[in-house]
Amino acid sequence: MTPAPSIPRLRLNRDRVLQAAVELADEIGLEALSMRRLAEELGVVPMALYKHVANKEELLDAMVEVIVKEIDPPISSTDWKTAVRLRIISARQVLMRHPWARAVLESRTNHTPTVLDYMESTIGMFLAGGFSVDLTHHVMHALGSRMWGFTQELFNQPTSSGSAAAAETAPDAQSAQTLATAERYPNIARISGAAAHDGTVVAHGCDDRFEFEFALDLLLDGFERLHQTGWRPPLRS
Amino acid sequence: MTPAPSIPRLRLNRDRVLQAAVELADEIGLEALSMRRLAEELGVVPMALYKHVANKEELLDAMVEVIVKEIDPPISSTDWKTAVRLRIISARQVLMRHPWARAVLESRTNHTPTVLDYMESTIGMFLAGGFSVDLTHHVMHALGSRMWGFTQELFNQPTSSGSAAAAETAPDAQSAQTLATAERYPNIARISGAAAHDGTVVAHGCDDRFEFEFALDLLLDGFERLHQTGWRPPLRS
DNA sequence: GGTAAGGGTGTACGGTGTACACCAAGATTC
DNA sequence: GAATCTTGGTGTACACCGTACACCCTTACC
Repeated sequence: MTPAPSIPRLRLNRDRVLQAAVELADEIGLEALSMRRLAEELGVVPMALYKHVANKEELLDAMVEVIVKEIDPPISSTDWKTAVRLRIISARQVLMRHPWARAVLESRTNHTPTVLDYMESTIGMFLAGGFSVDLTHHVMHALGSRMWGFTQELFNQPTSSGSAAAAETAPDAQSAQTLATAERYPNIARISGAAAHDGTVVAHGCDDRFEFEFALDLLLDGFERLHQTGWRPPLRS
Repeated sequence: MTPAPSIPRLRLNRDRVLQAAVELADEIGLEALSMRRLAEELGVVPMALYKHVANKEELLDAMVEVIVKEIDPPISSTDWKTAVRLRIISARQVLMRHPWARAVLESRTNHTPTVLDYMESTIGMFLAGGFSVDLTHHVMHALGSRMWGFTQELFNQPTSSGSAAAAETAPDAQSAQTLATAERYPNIARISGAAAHDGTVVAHGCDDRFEFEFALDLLLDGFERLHQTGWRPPLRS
C-alpha cells in the first residue's frame, strides 16, 4: 500500500483547470481572471497551469469550448424558423450564465472545433429549410453575433465587478448617461423611458429578453420573406 | 527676447495626446497601444501623459470621441430611411479607418457626450420619420452595434499586427479553420465559398461591404414595414 | 530496482498601469 | 524686479501581469 494520500487534493488535469476557470470567470469577471488568480483558486502555483494549457489565449479558447457545449442541440422536428429561433435563444441563455464569454467570442479570430460545430449546424438548419447557399451565406452574416445570443446593448449595465471603477470615470460622461433626461439629449430621454407615462414597454424600462427577440424575429421574418420570394444574388461584373 | 527655444518641440496638450493616440492605434493596433509606447511616440516620459488624461480608460474614451466626430452629420433633406442608411454607412467608413475603435466601443459601459450625441441624432431621425417612441426604442436595440457600422464577422481576418501570434494557436483549431472544406464542416465549406463554381457572390469570396449593407437593409426594410403597418407595443401585464 | 515521464515548484524577466515626490519654467501679483 | 503660484515634464517605485527555464518529486513501467 502506498503511503495513504495525506492530503485529499486531487491532481490537476485539463478538465479541472477549465472547469475552475469558467467558474472563476463567472464569479469575478474576465478582467480579474489571471493565471495567478486561477492557480491560487486551485491551490497551485501559477506555472502549474501551463502543464495543462499552452497559454492564456488557449485557455480562453478552451473555456469558450466548454460553454458552447452547453447550448442545446438543434431540434429537427420543426420548421427551420422555430428551430433556429429556439437554438439561438438557448445560446443566449448560456451566454447570460457566462457573461465573460461575449468578450472572448468577440475578440477571437480563430474558431475552435466546438465553435465551428455550432456554426456548422446552424448553417445546416437554413440549408435544410431550403435556403440557397448564397442566401444562407448572407443570412449568417446578417445574424452576426446575434447567433450567439448577444447584441451590443445601447446602455450596458456596468459589470458587477467593475462598478466601482466605472463610477469614477469622467463625471461629465457619467452625468450625461444617468441624467439623459436633461435637455441635452431629449430623444435619448424619450427612448430610454425616463419620461414614459403610459402602460407601454418603454414605461417598464428595458426588457432585454424582449429586445433581443424583437430584433431576432425581425431578422428571421426578413430571412423568411427573402426565401419565400425567391431571393437571388445580384449579378456581379 | 526670451532665450530662443533651442528645441522646436512644442508642449503637450490634450489634443496632441489624443491625436497621437489615435494615429498610433491606427498603426500598431489596440493591444500594442500602451501608455509607455504612446509617451515614447511623443518624445516624453510616460507619466507626462497623466497631466492630460486621467488614466488609460479615459484616454480610450477620449479617442473614441475623436473619431466619432468624424462621422458625417445627418442629412435632413431626405426620408428617414436613406438618411439613416447614409449616416450608418458613414460611421462604417470611419470605423474602418480606425479598426481599434470597434473593440473600444464594445467594451465601454459609459458613453461620452459625443457618443451620446451620435445616438441622440440617430434616434431623432427615426422620430422625425414618424416612428413612435416605442418602435424607435426597439429599433435602436435591433440596430445595436450595427449603428456603428460594424458587425461580428463570422471569420474575422487576423489583425495585421497579431497575425504572427495567431498562427501559433492550437493546430487543431487552425486547421479546422483553414481546412473548413474538410468533411467535418461541409456546410461551412459551402457557405464560405471554397467550393463555389458559378458566378454568384459566394464564388467571389466575401464582400464585407455587401454583407454589411445586406443586413442593414434587411433591418431597415423590417423597420419600415413595422412602421407602415402601424406596429404597436404588446400589452404587458 | 532502475529509469523514464508527467506534473508541481521556484525563480526570474520583461512588460503593464500609475501613485507620489520632485522640479523647472511661465504667468501673476505685489 | 522679486516673490509666489500654477502648469507640465521627470524619476523612482510598486504591484500586477504572462510566461521561459531549470529543478525537483512522484508515479508508471520494464
